[in-house]
Amino acid sequence: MAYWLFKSEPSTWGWADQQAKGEAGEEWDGVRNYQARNFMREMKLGDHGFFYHSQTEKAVVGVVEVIAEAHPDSSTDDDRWDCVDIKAVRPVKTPVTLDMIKADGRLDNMILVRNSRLSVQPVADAEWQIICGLAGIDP
DNA sequence: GCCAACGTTGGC
DNA sequence: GCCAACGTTGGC
Repeated sequence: MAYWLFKSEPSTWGWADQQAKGEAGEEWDGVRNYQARNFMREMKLGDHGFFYHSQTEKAVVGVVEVIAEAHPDSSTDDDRWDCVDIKAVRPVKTPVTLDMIKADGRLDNMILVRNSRLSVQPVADAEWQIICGLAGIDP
């Protein structure tokens, strides 16, 4: 299974919104960046990801699961853009802040640190384990 | 609220 | 196909 990270501004679409959708989940639409789109096209059913709040909070706040592989983004007629559907799996016990991630030398190569603007990004297995540890949840 | 980084667009 | 201009994102 591959691991990913989904970034969102909590004022636009936050963890609470995602949880409210329950098992039905929701399209991760609105992505207008080729790199991010390409990562979504690589996602497989059942892959897991972190839900990250940008801007005010800057922390990993939950775990999500891919429940539909890439399909056309219904928020646009432009057929260049695809997206996946994800559902909330569980919240973290302890939010893992960007500061914590930056302070941990093992996470220096995370895209989150290297390229803060990419909104959908892969997470390495080792990084997943480490962040789950910091978050107080089982990988 | 500012600014740096980066991606996209459009003119040539 | 290049590159300048512009818009957007996100950290600080």
